[in-house]
Amino acid sequence: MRQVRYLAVAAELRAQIEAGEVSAGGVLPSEAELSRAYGVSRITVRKALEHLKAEGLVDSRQGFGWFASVRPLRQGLGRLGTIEEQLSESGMEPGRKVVDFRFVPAPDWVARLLGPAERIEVLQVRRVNLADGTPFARVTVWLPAALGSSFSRDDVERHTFYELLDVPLGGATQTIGAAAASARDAADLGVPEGSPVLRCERVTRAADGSAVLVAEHVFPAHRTEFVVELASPEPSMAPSGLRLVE
Amino acid sequence: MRQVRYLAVAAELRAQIEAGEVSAGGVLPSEAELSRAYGVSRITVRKALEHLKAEGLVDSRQGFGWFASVRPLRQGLGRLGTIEEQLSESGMEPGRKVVDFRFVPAPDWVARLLGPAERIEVLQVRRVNLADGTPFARVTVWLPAALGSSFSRDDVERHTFYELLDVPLGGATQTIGAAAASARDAADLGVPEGSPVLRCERVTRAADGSAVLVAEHVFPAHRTEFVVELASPEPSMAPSGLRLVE
DNA sequence: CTGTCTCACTTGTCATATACTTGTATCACA
DNA sequence: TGTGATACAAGTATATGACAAGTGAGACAG
Repeated sequence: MRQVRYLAVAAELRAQIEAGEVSAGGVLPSEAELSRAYGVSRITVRKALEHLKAEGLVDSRQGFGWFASVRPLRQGLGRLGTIEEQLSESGMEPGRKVVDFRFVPAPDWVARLLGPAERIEVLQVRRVNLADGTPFARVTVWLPAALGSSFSRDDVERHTFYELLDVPLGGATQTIGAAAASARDAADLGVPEGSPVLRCERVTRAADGSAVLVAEHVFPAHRTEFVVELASPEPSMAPSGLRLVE
Repeated sequence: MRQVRYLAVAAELRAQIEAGEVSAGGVLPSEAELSRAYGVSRITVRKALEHLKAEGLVDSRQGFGWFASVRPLRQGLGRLGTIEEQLSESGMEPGRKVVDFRFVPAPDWVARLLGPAERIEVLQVRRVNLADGTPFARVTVWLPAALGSSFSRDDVERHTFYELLDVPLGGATQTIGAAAASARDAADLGVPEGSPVLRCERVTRAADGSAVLVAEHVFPAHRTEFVVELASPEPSMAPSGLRLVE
Protein backbone atom coordinates (compact mmCIF):
# COMPACT_ATOMS: atom_id res chain seq x y z
CA MET A 1 0.00 0.00 0.00
CA ARG A 2 1.28 3.38 -0.94
CA GLN A 3 1.65 5.78 1.90
CA VAL A 4 0.62 9.40 1.41
CA ARG A 5 3.01 11.31 3.57
CA TYR A 6 1.50 14.76 3.46
CA LEU A 7 -1.76 13.46 4.87
CA ALA A 8 0.13 11.94 7.78
CA VAL A 9 1.86 15.26 8.42
CA ALA A 10 -1.44 17.10 8.17
CA ALA A 11 -2.99 14.74 10.70
CA GLU A 12 -0.20 15.33 13.17
CA LEU A 13 -0.36 19.10 12.78
CA ARG A 14 -4.12 19.02 13.15
CA ALA A 15 -3.81 17.03 16.34
CA GLN A 16 -1.36 19.54 17.79
CA ILE A 17 -3.48 22.52 16.87
CA GLU A 18 -6.67 21.02 18.22
CA ALA A 19 -4.92 19.98 21.40
CA GLY A 20 -4.24 23.66 21.94
CA GLU A 21 -0.47 23.39 21.60
CA VAL A 22 -0.77 26.28 19.19
CA SER A 23 -3.14 28.82 20.63
CA ALA A 24 -5.69 30.52 18.40
CA GLY A 25 -3.90 33.17 16.41
CA GLY A 26 -0.55 31.68 17.32
CA VAL A 27 2.20 31.35 14.79
CA LEU A 28 3.33 27.91 13.68
CA PRO A 29 6.97 27.00 13.15
CA SER A 30 8.20 27.92 9.68
CA GLU A 31 7.90 25.48 6.81
CA ALA A 32 11.63 24.91 6.96
CA GLU A 33 11.50 24.01 10.65
CA LEU A 34 8.54 21.70 10.18
CA SER A 35 10.35 20.13 7.26
CA ARG A 36 13.31 19.34 9.51
CA ALA A 37 11.13 18.28 12.43
CA TYR A 38 9.14 15.76 10.42
CA GLY A 39 11.96 14.72 8.15
CA VAL A 40 10.10 15.55 4.97
CA SER A 41 10.62 18.12 2.28
CA ARG A 42 9.18 21.60 2.31
CA ILE A 43 6.86 20.61 -0.53
CA THR A 44 5.24 17.96 1.61
CA VAL A 45 4.90 20.31 4.56
CA ARG A 46 3.23 22.84 2.29
CA LYS A 47 0.79 20.31 0.96
CA ALA A 48 -0.10 19.34 4.50
CA LEU A 49 -0.57 22.95 5.55
CA GLU A 50 -2.65 23.75 2.48
CA HIS A 51 -4.79 20.76 3.30
CA LEU A 52 -5.42 22.22 6.75
CA LYS A 53 -6.02 25.62 5.23
CA ALA A 54 -8.80 24.13 3.11
CA GLU A 55 -10.31 22.84 6.32
CA GLY A 56 -10.22 26.35 7.72
CA LEU A 57 -7.90 25.38 10.55
CA VAL A 58 -4.88 27.49 9.63
CA ASP A 59 -4.04 30.41 7.40
CA SER A 60 -0.87 31.99 6.07
CA ARG A 61 0.57 35.33 5.06
CA GLN A 62 3.48 35.59 2.69
CA GLY A 63 6.62 36.67 4.47
CA PHE A 64 5.07 36.13 7.86
CA GLY A 65 4.18 32.53 8.39
CA TRP A 66 1.40 30.09 9.17
CA PHE A 67 -0.94 30.66 12.08
CA ALA A 68 -3.94 28.95 13.61
CA SER A 69 -7.22 30.46 12.46
CA VAL A 70 -8.93 32.67 14.98
CA ARG A 71 -12.31 31.12 14.33
CA PRO A 72 -11.83 27.71 12.81
CA LEU A 73 -14.85 26.25 11.11
CA ARG A 74 -15.14 22.53 11.35
CA GLN A 75 -15.60 20.58 8.25
CA GLY A 76 -18.92 19.10 9.23
CA LEU A 77 -20.53 22.45 9.81
CA GLY A 78 -21.60 24.33 6.75
CA ARG A 79 -20.83 27.98 6.55
CA LEU A 80 -23.63 30.26 7.58
CA GLY A 81 -24.57 32.37 4.62
CA THR A 82 -25.63 35.97 4.71
CA ILE A 83 -29.18 36.81 5.61
CA GLU A 84 -29.93 37.54 1.98
CA GLU A 85 -28.81 34.04 0.98
CA GLN A 86 -30.94 32.48 3.70
CA LEU A 87 -33.93 34.44 2.47
CA SER A 88 -33.64 33.40 -1.14
CA GLU A 89 -32.97 29.80 -0.12
CA SER A 90 -36.21 29.72 1.81
CA GLY A 91 -38.05 31.26 -1.08
CA MET A 92 -38.51 34.71 0.40
CA GLU A 93 -37.80 37.87 -1.49
CA PRO A 94 -35.22 40.12 0.14
CA GLY A 95 -35.57 43.86 -0.13
CA ARG A 96 -34.17 47.02 1.37
CA LYS A 97 -35.44 50.53 1.72
CA VAL A 98 -33.39 53.58 2.64
CA VAL A 99 -35.50 55.63 5.01
CA ASP A 100 -32.95 58.26 5.95
CA PHE A 101 -29.87 59.75 4.28
CA ARG A 102 -28.52 62.84 5.97
CA PHE A 103 -25.43 64.63 7.17
CA VAL A 104 -25.88 65.30 10.87
CA PRO A 105 -23.72 66.11 13.87
CA ALA A 106 -22.60 62.82 15.33
CA PRO A 107 -24.62 61.53 18.29
CA ASP A 108 -22.55 61.50 21.46
CA TRP A 109 -21.97 57.76 21.66
CA VAL A 110 -21.07 57.56 17.98
CA ALA A 111 -18.63 60.43 18.30
CA ARG A 112 -16.98 58.67 21.22
CA LEU A 113 -16.51 55.52 19.18
CA LEU A 114 -15.25 57.29 16.07
CA GLY A 115 -12.70 59.30 18.03
CA PRO A 116 -12.45 62.96 18.95
CA ALA A 117 -11.36 64.16 15.53
CA GLU A 118 -14.59 62.98 13.94
CA ARG A 119 -16.83 64.80 16.34
CA ILE A 120 -18.12 67.27 13.82
CA GLU A 121 -20.33 65.73 11.17
CA VAL A 122 -21.30 62.28 9.99
CA LEU A 123 -23.33 60.78 7.20
CA GLN A 124 -26.25 58.99 8.78
CA VAL A 125 -27.96 56.33 6.72
CA ARG A 126 -30.94 54.43 8.03
CA ARG A 127 -32.17 51.42 6.14
CA VAL A 128 -34.89 48.84 6.68
CA ASN A 129 -34.33 45.30 5.41
CA LEU A 130 -37.37 43.42 4.22
CA ALA A 131 -38.27 39.77 3.79
CA ASP A 132 -41.25 39.36 1.48
CA GLY A 133 -42.19 42.94 2.17
CA THR A 134 -42.20 42.75 5.97
CA PRO A 135 -39.29 44.33 7.83
CA PHE A 136 -36.90 42.10 9.75
CA ALA A 137 -34.04 44.51 10.49
CA ARG A 138 -33.23 48.17 10.73
CA VAL A 139 -29.65 49.17 10.07
CA THR A 140 -28.26 52.59 10.87
CA VAL A 141 -24.78 53.54 9.71
CA TRP A 142 -22.72 56.53 10.79
CA LEU A 143 -19.74 57.46 8.67
CA PRO A 144 -17.45 60.50 9.02
CA ALA A 145 -18.64 63.12 6.55
CA ALA A 146 -15.16 63.28 5.05
CA LEU A 147 -15.44 59.66 3.97
CA GLY A 148 -19.07 59.73 2.91
CA SER A 149 -19.18 63.02 1.00
CA SER A 150 -18.99 61.33 -2.39
CA PHE A 151 -21.79 58.83 -1.77
CA SER A 152 -25.22 59.28 -3.27
CA ARG A 153 -28.43 57.85 -1.94
CA ASP A 154 -28.47 55.50 -4.90
CA ASP A 155 -24.98 54.28 -4.03
CA VAL A 156 -25.95 53.22 -0.53
CA GLU A 157 -29.18 51.69 -1.80
CA ARG A 158 -27.39 49.45 -4.24
CA HIS A 159 -24.03 48.70 -2.65
CA THR A 160 -22.72 47.78 0.76
CA PHE A 161 -20.52 50.28 2.54
CA TYR A 162 -17.64 47.86 2.38
CA GLU A 163 -17.81 48.05 -1.40
CA LEU A 164 -18.05 51.81 -1.42
CA LEU A 165 -15.27 52.51 1.04
CA ASP A 166 -11.85 52.66 -0.49
CA VAL A 167 -10.08 52.14 2.82
CA PRO A 168 -8.33 48.88 3.72
CA LEU A 169 -10.29 47.52 6.64
CA GLY A 170 -8.68 45.88 9.61
CA GLY A 171 -11.43 44.36 11.71
CA ALA A 172 -14.45 45.12 13.79
CA THR A 173 -15.82 44.94 17.30
CA GLN A 174 -19.40 43.81 17.64
CA THR A 175 -21.57 44.11 20.68
CA ILE A 176 -24.77 42.14 20.98
CA GLY A 177 -27.40 43.04 23.50
CA ALA A 178 -31.12 42.84 24.11
CA ALA A 179 -33.42 45.80 24.63
CA ALA A 180 -37.05 46.79 24.61
CA ALA A 181 -38.24 48.25 21.31
CA SER A 182 -38.37 52.04 21.31
CA ALA A 183 -41.16 53.89 19.58
CA ARG A 184 -39.06 54.25 16.46
CA ASP A 185 -37.97 50.61 16.55
CA ALA A 186 -41.60 49.63 16.83
CA ALA A 187 -42.60 51.77 13.88
CA ASP A 188 -39.75 50.67 11.63
CA LEU A 189 -39.99 46.96 12.40
CA GLY A 190 -43.72 46.62 12.87
CA VAL A 191 -43.56 45.20 16.37
CA PRO A 192 -45.23 46.38 19.57
CA GLU A 193 -43.38 49.04 21.51
CA GLY A 194 -41.54 47.47 24.43
CA SER A 195 -41.25 44.05 22.84
CA PRO A 196 -37.76 42.54 22.98
CA VAL A 197 -35.30 43.31 20.19
CA LEU A 198 -31.75 42.20 19.49
CA ARG A 199 -29.48 45.20 19.24
CA CYS A 200 -26.10 44.84 17.60
CA GLU A 201 -23.56 47.62 17.55
CA ARG A 202 -20.51 47.34 15.33
CA VAL A 203 -17.40 49.49 15.10
CA THR A 204 -15.42 48.83 11.96
CA ARG A 205 -11.78 49.80 12.01
CA ALA A 206 -9.31 50.60 9.22
CA ALA A 207 -6.16 48.55 8.85
CA ASP A 208 -4.32 51.07 11.04
CA GLY A 209 -6.84 50.56 13.82
CA SER A 210 -8.70 53.84 13.57
CA ALA A 211 -12.49 53.64 13.70
CA VAL A 212 -14.07 54.18 10.30
CA LEU A 213 -17.72 53.33 10.63
CA VAL A 214 -20.29 52.73 13.33
CA ALA A 215 -23.35 50.64 12.62
CA GLU A 216 -26.37 49.68 14.69
CA HIS A 217 -28.55 46.73 13.76
CA VAL A 218 -31.91 46.18 15.41
CA PHE A 219 -33.78 42.91 14.94
CA PRO A 220 -37.12 41.79 16.29
CA ALA A 221 -36.31 39.07 18.82
CA HIS A 222 -38.91 36.62 17.65
CA ARG A 223 -37.44 36.32 14.17
CA THR A 224 -33.68 36.36 14.67
CA GLU A 225 -30.90 34.84 16.71
CA PHE A 226 -27.12 34.68 16.58
CA VAL A 227 -25.19 31.48 16.16
CA VAL A 228 -21.60 31.23 17.28
CA GLU A 229 -19.37 28.25 16.75
CA LEU A 230 -16.86 27.62 19.50
CA ALA A 231 -13.94 25.45 18.48
CA SER A 232 -13.00 24.37 21.97
CA PRO A 233 -15.17 24.69 25.02
CA GLU A 234 -14.45 27.49 27.46
CA PRO A 235 -13.25 26.61 30.94
CA SER A 236 -16.22 28.43 32.40
CA MET A 237 -19.85 27.70 31.87
CA ALA A 238 -20.52 31.33 31.09
CA PRO A 239 -20.80 32.03 27.37
CA SER A 240 -17.64 33.52 25.95
CA GLY A 241 -17.60 37.22 25.23
CA LEU A 242 -20.25 38.09 27.75
CA ARG A 243 -19.64 41.30 29.60
CA LEU A 244 -21.41 43.25 32.27
CA VAL A 245 -22.52 46.75 31.33
CA GLU A 246 -22.84 49.71 33.63
CA MET B 1 6.00 28.22 18.73
CA ARG B 2 7.46 31.24 17.08
CA GLN B 3 7.07 34.55 18.72
CA VAL B 4 6.46 37.92 17.22
CA ARG B 5 8.46 40.36 19.27
CA TYR B 6 6.35 43.45 18.98
CA LEU B 7 3.34 41.48 20.15
CA ALA B 8 5.29 40.33 23.18
CA VAL B 9 6.27 43.91 23.97
CA ALA B 10 2.68 45.02 23.47
CA ALA B 11 1.50 42.33 25.84
CA GLU B 12 3.91 43.43 28.54
CA LEU B 13 3.00 47.08 28.18
CA ARG B 14 -0.67 46.19 28.23
CA ALA B 15 -0.19 44.22 31.42
CA GLN B 16 1.58 47.13 33.08
CA ILE B 17 -1.06 49.63 32.02
CA GLU B 18 -3.91 47.44 33.15
CA ALA B 19 -2.18 46.68 36.42
CA GLY B 20 -2.31 50.40 37.09
CA GLU B 21 1.44 50.90 36.99
CA VAL B 22 0.70 53.69 34.55
CA SER B 23 -2.20 55.71 35.89
CA ALA B 24 -4.98 56.73 33.52
CA GLY B 25 -3.75 59.76 31.62
CA GLY B 26 -0.21 59.08 32.81
CA VAL B 27 2.73 59.41 30.48
CA LEU B 28 4.68 56.34 29.41
CA PRO B 29 8.46 56.27 29.16
CA SER B 30 9.75 57.56 25.84
CA GLU B 31 10.15 55.23 22.90
CA ALA B 32 13.93 55.41 23.31
CA GLU B 33 13.72 54.39 26.97
CA LEU B 34 11.34 51.54 26.25
CA SER B 35 13.62 50.45 23.45
CA ARG B 36 16.52 50.22 25.89
CA ALA B 37 14.42 48.66 28.64
CA TYR B 38 13.13 45.83 26.45
CA GLY B 39 16.26 45.48 24.38
CA VAL B 40 14.46 45.99 21.08
CA SER B 41 14.63 48.64 18.41
CA ARG B 42 12.52 51.75 18.38
CA ILE B 43 10.61 50.38 15.39
CA THR B 44 9.48 47.40 17.43
CA VAL B 45 8.47 49.60 20.36
CA ARG B 46 6.47 51.79 18.01
CA LYS B 47 4.71 48.83 16.47
CA ALA B 48 3.78 47.60 19.93
CA LEU B 49 2.50 51.01 20.96
CA GLU B 50 0.54 51.44 17.75
CA HIS B 51 -0.96 48.04 18.37
CA LEU B 52 -2.16 49.21 21.77
CA LYS B 53 -3.36 52.46 20.25
CA ALA B 54 -5.54 50.45 17.87
CA GLU B 55 -6.98 48.76 20.93
CA GLY B 56 -7.75 52.16 22.35
CA LEU B 57 -5.52 51.62 25.35
CA VAL B 58 -2.96 54.37 24.72
CA ASP B 59 -2.60 57.47 22.59
CA SER B 60 0.25 59.76 21.55
CA ARG B 61 1.01 63.38 20.71
CA GLN B 62 4.00 64.36 18.63
CA GLY B 63 6.65 66.07 20.68
CA PHE B 64 4.99 65.07 23.92
CA GLY B 65 4.86 61.33 24.30
CA TRP B 66 2.65 58.32 24.81
CA PHE B 67 0.04 58.25 27.52
CA ALA B 68 -2.61 55.85 28.76
CA SER B 69 -6.07 56.64 27.42
CA VAL B 70 -8.40 58.13 29.97
CA ARG B 71 -11.27 55.97 28.81
CA PRO B 72 -10.23 52.84 26.97
CA LEU B 73 -12.25 52.50 23.81
CA ARG B 74 -12.71 48.82 24.19
CA GLN B 75 -11.35 45.83 25.97
CA GLY B 76 -9.82 43.28 23.69
CA LEU B 77 -11.91 40.17 23.78
CA GLY B 78 -8.86 37.97 23.95
CA ARG B 79 -8.28 39.06 27.50
CA LEU B 80 -11.87 39.38 28.54
CA GLY B 81 -11.97 37.13 31.55
CA THR B 82 -14.84 35.14 32.85
CA ILE B 83 -17.74 36.92 34.43
CA GLU B 84 -16.48 35.87 37.83
CA GLU B 85 -13.14 37.60 37.19
CA GLN B 86 -14.88 40.73 36.03
CA LEU B 87 -16.92 40.76 39.18
CA SER B 88 -14.02 40.43 41.57
CA GLU B 89 -12.04 43.03 39.62
CA SER B 90 -14.83 45.52 40.03
CA GLY B 91 -15.03 44.78 43.71
CA MET B 92 -18.25 42.75 43.61
CA GLU B 93 -18.66 39.45 45.33
CA PRO B 94 -19.64 36.61 43.00
CA GLY B 95 -21.93 33.91 44.24
CA ARG B 96 -23.99 31.00 42.97
CA LYS B 97 -26.99 29.18 44.24
CA VAL B 98 -28.34 25.87 42.98
CA VAL B 99 -32.11 26.14 42.91
CA ASP B 100 -32.92 22.87 41.21
CA PHE B 101 -31.24 19.47 40.93
CA ARG B 102 -33.39 16.72 39.48
CA PHE B 103 -33.56 13.84 37.06
CA VAL B 104 -36.42 14.53 34.66
CA PRO B 105 -37.57 13.42 31.22
CA ALA B 106 -35.83 15.66 28.71
CA PRO B 107 -37.90 18.59 27.43
CA ASP B 108 -38.66 18.21 23.74
CA TRP B 109 -36.24 20.80 22.43
CA VAL B 110 -33.45 19.49 24.63
CA ALA B 111 -34.08 15.95 23.49
CA ARG B 112 -33.90 17.10 19.88
CA LEU B 113 -30.52 18.72 20.49
CA LEU B 114 -29.06 15.81 22.42
CA GLY B 115 -30.13 13.30 19.80
CA PRO B 116 -32.80 10.61 19.76
CA ALA B 117 -30.86 8.16 21.91
CA GLU B 118 -30.92 10.49 24.89
CA ARG B 119 -34.64 11.00 24.87
CA ILE B 120 -35.28 9.21 28.08
CA GLU B 121 -33.95 10.99 31.12
CA VAL B 122 -31.64 13.88 31.88
CA LEU B 123 -30.13 15.53 34.92
CA GLN B 124 -31.53 19.04 35.10
CA VAL B 125 -29.58 21.57 37.16
CA ARG B 126 -30.79 25.11 37.59
CA ARG B 127 -28.46 27.67 39.11
CA VAL B 128 -28.64 31.40 39.77
CA ASN B 129 -25.44 33.45 39.60
CA LEU B 130 -25.17 36.39 41.94
CA ALA B 131 -23.19 39.61 42.00
CA ASP B 132 -23.14 41.12 45.47
CA GLY B 133 -26.21 39.12 46.32
CA THR B 134 -28.35 40.24 43.38
CA PRO B 135 -28.88 37.76 40.54
CA PHE B 136 -27.44 38.51 37.12
CA ALA B 137 -27.81 35.19 35.37
CA ARG B 138 -29.74 31.96 35.53
CA VAL B 139 -28.12 28.88 34.07
CA THR B 140 -29.92 25.65 33.37
CA VAL B 141 -27.99 22.58 32.33
CA TRP B 142 -29.38 19.35 30.91
CA LEU B 143 -27.11 16.33 30.90
CA PRO B 144 -27.97 12.75 29.89
CA ALA B 145 -28.69 10.80 33.05
CA ALA B 146 -26.06 8.24 32.11
CA LEU B 147 -23.36 10.90 32.32
CA GLY B 148 -24.68 12.70 35.37
CA SER B 149 -25.60 9.78 37.59
CA SER B 150 -22.48 10.06 39.70
CA PHE B 151 -22.80 13.79 40.41
CA SER B 152 -23.98 15.08 43.73
CA ARG B 153 -25.63 18.39 44.37
CA ASP B 154 -22.45 19.49 46.13
CA ASP B 155 -20.37 18.57 43.10
CA VAL B 156 -22.29 20.87 40.78
CA GLU B 157 -22.35 23.62 43.37
CA ARG B 158 -18.58 23.64 43.66
CA HIS B 159 -17.30 22.62 40.22
CA THR B 160 -18.06 23.44 36.62
CA PHE B 161 -19.48 20.71 34.46
CA TYR B 162 -16.40 20.82 32.30
CA GLU B 163 -14.36 19.82 35.31
CA LEU B 164 -16.77 17.08 36.31
CA LEU B 165 -17.18 15.54 32.89
CA ASP B 166 -14.56 13.00 32.03
CA VAL B 167 -15.27 13.17 28.31
CA PRO B 168 -12.90 14.88 25.85
CA LEU B 169 -14.86 17.83 24.50
CA GLY B 170 -14.78 18.90 20.91
CA GLY B 171 -16.58 22.20 20.62
CA ALA B 172 -19.87 23.93 21.07
CA THR B 173 -22.57 25.77 19.22
CA GLN B 174 -23.94 28.83 20.89
CA THR B 175 -27.11 30.67 20.00
CA ILE B 176 -27.78 34.16 21.26
CA GLY B 177 -31.23 35.65 21.15
CA ALA B 178 -33.45 38.15 22.89
CA ALA B 179 -36.73 37.38 24.58
CA ALA B 180 -39.23 38.78 27.02
CA ALA B 181 -38.77 37.57 30.58
CA SER B 182 -41.11 34.76 31.49
CA ALA B 183 -42.67 34.57 34.91
CA ARG B 184 -39.93 32.24 36.09
CA ASP B 185 -37.18 34.41 34.54
CA ALA B 186 -38.66 37.39 36.31
CA ALA B 187 -38.75 35.63 39.64
CA ASP B 188 -35.23 34.18 39.36
CA LEU B 189 -33.57 37.35 38.09
CA GLY B 190 -35.58 39.95 39.94
CA VAL B 191 -36.75 41.84 36.85
CA PRO B 192 -40.27 42.72 35.71
CA GLU B 193 -42.07 40.07 33.69
CA GLY B 194 -41.92 40.89 30.00
CA SER B 195 -38.74 42.96 30.27
CA PRO B 196 -36.06 42.06 27.68
CA VAL B 197 -33.56 39.32 28.50
CA LEU B 198 -30.61 37.87 26.62
CA ARG B 199 -31.05 34.17 26.12
CA CYS B 200 -28.09 32.01 25.23
CA GLU B 201 -28.39 28.37 24.36
CA ARG B 202 -25.32 26.21 24.12
CA VAL B 203 -24.85 22.68 22.84
CA THR B 204 -21.52 21.19 23.85
CA ARG B 205 -20.21 18.31 21.82
CA ALA B 206 -17.74 15.55 22.59
CA ALA B 207 -14.61 15.15 20.50
CA ASP B 208 -16.49 12.69 18.28
CA GLY B 209 -19.15 15.30 17.55
CA SER B 210 -22.00 13.84 19.58
CA ALA B 211 -23.92 16.27 21.79
CA VAL B 212 -23.08 15.91 25.46
CA LEU B 213 -24.70 18.78 27.28
CA VAL B 214 -27.30 21.46 26.67
CA ALA B 215 -27.20 24.70 28.62
CA GLU B 216 -29.45 27.73 28.70
CA HIS B 217 -28.24 31.05 30.07
CA VAL B 218 -30.65 33.90 30.73
CA PHE B 219 -29.36 37.40 31.48
CA PRO B 220 -31.25 40.60 32.22
CA ALA B 221 -30.70 42.81 29.16
CA HIS B 222 -29.86 45.94 31.06
CA ARG B 223 -26.81 44.43 32.71
CA THR B 224 -25.18 42.31 30.06
CA GLU B 225 -24.03 42.34 26.46
CA PHE B 226 -21.88 40.18 24.22
CA VAL B 227 -18.71 41.42 22.62
CA VAL B 228 -17.37 39.73 19.52
CA GLU B 229 -14.10 40.60 17.84
CA LEU B 230 -14.07 40.12 14.10
CA ALA B 231 -10.58 39.78 12.70
CA SER B 232 -11.55 40.75 9.20
CA PRO B 233 -14.75 42.47 8.18
CA GLU B 234 -17.48 40.42 6.61
CA PRO B 235 -18.49 41.13 3.06
CA SER B 236 -22.04 41.82 4.14
CA MET B 237 -23.22 44.54 6.44
CA ALA B 238 -25.31 42.06 8.36
CA PRO B 239 -23.62 40.86 11.53
CA SER B 240 -22.01 37.49 11.08
CA GLY B 241 -23.77 34.47 12.49
CA LEU B 242 -27.22 35.99 12.39
CA ARG B 243 -29.96 33.61 11.44
CA LEU B 244 -33.67 33.81 10.99
CA VAL B 245 -35.75 31.60 13.23
CA GLU B 246 -39.04 29.99 12.42
C1' DC C 1 5.75 90.40 35.04
C1' DT C 2 5.63 89.33 30.04
C1' DG C 3 6.84 88.04 25.83
C1' DT C 4 10.43 85.65 23.09
C1' DC C 5 14.20 82.85 22.13
C1' DT C 6 16.75 78.70 22.74
C1' DC C 7 17.58 74.04 23.74
C1' DA C 8 16.68 69.43 25.11
C1' DC C 9 13.55 66.01 24.33
C1' DT C 10 9.70 63.94 22.24
C1' DT C 11 7.05 61.60 18.33
C1' DG C 12 6.55 61.15 13.09
C1' DT C 13 8.66 59.64 9.02
C1' DC C 14 11.86 58.10 5.77
C1' DA C 15 15.76 55.31 3.88
C1' DT C 16 18.75 51.39 4.05
C1' DA C 17 20.11 46.84 5.34
C1' DT C 18 19.67 42.04 7.02
C1' DA C 19 17.58 37.85 8.12
C1' DC C 20 13.77 35.13 7.62
C1' DT C 21 9.31 33.86 5.81
C1' DT C 22 5.93 32.17 2.21
C1' DG C 23 4.81 31.87 -2.93
C1' DT C 24 6.14 29.89 -7.15
C1' DA C 25 8.61 27.79 -10.70
C1' DT C 26 11.74 24.33 -12.59
C1' DC C 27 13.94 19.94 -13.01
C1' DA C 28 14.43 15.15 -11.38
C1' DC C 29 13.00 10.58 -9.76
C1' DA C 30 10.10 6.58 -8.66
C1' DT D 1 1.01 11.53 -9.16
C1' DG D 2 3.56 12.04 -4.99
C1' DT D 3 7.89 13.42 -3.50
C1' DG D 4 12.38 15.73 -3.36
C1' DA D 5 15.98 19.40 -4.35
C1' DT D 6 16.95 23.91 -5.72
C1' DA D 7 16.43 28.59 -6.94
C1' DC D 8 14.39 32.89 -6.99
C1' DA D 9 10.60 36.44 -6.24
C1' DA D 10 7.95 38.87 -2.96
C1' DG D 11 6.60 40.10 1.61
C1' DT D 12 7.50 40.77 6.76
C1' DA D 13 9.95 41.79 11.06
C1' DT D 14 13.57 44.02 12.92
C1' DA D 15 17.68 47.04 13.49
C1' DT D 16 20.03 51.32 12.62
C1' DG D 17 20.47 55.88 11.40
C1' DA D 18 18.96 60.32 10.09
C1' DC D 19 16.03 64.20 9.91
C1' DA D 20 11.57 66.88 10.32
C1' DA D 21 8.27 68.67 13.36
C1' DG D 22 5.99 69.46 17.77
C1' DT D 23 6.31 70.31 23.08
C1' DG D 24 7.76 72.19 27.20
C1' DA D 25 10.72 74.39 30.33
C1' DG D 26 14.09 77.52 31.44
C1' DA D 27 16.97 81.67 30.19
C1' DC D 28 16.76 86.24 29.06
C1' DA D 29 15.70 90.88 27.47
C1' DG D 30 12.28 94.35 27.83
